[in-house]
Amino acid sequence: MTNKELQRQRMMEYFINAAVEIIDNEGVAAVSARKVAELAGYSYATIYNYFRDINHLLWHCVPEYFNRLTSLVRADVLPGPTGARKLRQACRAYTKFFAEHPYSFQFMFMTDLGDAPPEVADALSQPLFLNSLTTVLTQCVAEGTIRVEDIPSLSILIGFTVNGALLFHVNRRMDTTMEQLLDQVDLALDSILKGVDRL
Amino acid sequence: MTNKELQRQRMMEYFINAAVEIIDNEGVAAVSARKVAELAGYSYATIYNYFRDINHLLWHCVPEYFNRLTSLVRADVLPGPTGARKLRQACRAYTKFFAEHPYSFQFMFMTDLGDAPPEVADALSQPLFLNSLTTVLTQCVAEGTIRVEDIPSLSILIGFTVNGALLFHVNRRMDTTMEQLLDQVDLALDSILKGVDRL
DNA sequence: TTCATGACATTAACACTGTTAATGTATTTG
DNA sequence: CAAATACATTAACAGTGTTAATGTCATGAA
Repeated sequence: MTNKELQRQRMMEYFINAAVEIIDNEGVAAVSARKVAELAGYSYATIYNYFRDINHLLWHCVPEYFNRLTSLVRADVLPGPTGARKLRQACRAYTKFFAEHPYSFQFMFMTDLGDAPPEVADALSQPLFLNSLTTVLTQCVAEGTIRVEDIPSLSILIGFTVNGALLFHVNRRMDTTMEQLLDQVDLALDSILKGVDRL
Repeated sequence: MTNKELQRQRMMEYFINAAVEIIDNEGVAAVSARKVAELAGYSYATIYNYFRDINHLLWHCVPEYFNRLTSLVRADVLPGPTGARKLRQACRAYTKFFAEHPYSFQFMFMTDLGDAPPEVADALSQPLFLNSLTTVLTQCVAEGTIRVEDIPSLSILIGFTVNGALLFHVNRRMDTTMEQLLDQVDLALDSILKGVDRL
């Protein structure tokens, strides 16, 4: 019955949206079955009719944050300048976004959610953090600022670097303001781009 | 009374060692006041005579892992080869260590422990992950493979990169075996060293 | 030496957590 | 209309961090 499926989908979304709201405002540590259920307007046990457990629900929240990320890059970066400047701006936008929304970073990358359930793993193209980067990098290739064969290693290197920086910043293992963080990412990007032909 | 202080120090270590044992074997998520206290041979409430809360106790576990790290680098890297090879080996050892002890990485870098209490923050020289790196990098300077003015940016870049890679690997946000992870770190290091004078 | 004060270990309790079993209530099917 | 199924809810269990109250012991002073 396709009607059943639609209703089921809707119910799941009520819980997912509630969980996302809590993650946004209080962080993933504040997500509890009771709180999610109350926000969604149902009893806590109802969640278990739609999700195996809380981690299963949380995994279903990931695509929402993934979508926010891609739309951010699309809006802020693609209409911007060209070449290395665009790459720098993309990294800056990415870094700034997560520095301003540490709960989002904490949830997406610092939370142990166990293995991804197949229906989520399928929806999320595997490398997860690389997609936005390769989008910008292929643009750079089209403009001749980098070579196409450098895309894989560059995207990995930049992805690791930016998210590594955010890890230490968000986690307060490094005592930096947001400005200092952005500067450090810029500096790291300088070192990286020095190795590529000519910026 | 210095005797009191000694006894107090000892009590704290009993709890710290118990917590470390749990972190090693089951991960930081499995640490609970009851379990720590039982392992230490005391009641759970006794912990609160020595630590503000569980995070306070956990912060006091960090130096132990920090020491393991420095002794690892000292043992594996310093007596090794020279120059860029040594740098590569240091990163490899660091990466391999955490890939083999994901609970340690999870605890040190992926766990939100709030702000560090002053007595721990003082003991841990600030940047935390940079120390081992700068040790190796200054050696590289002595051997003429890199310039001294490149140390700050290089150590930051390499630190971000390696820990970023580990973040995605440990967190299963990237589907890699340990060999693939080590290869990716090697690849990233290649790109980085391409930008520095001549390896 | 005796007594009182303090330090500190423990038990009991509170409000929370994830999860499951049992119960109740609709809605759909025969 | 009756039976069966789906599903939302309540109750309960074992666990959590944390605090207050209680008990116990050792150290100081008179």
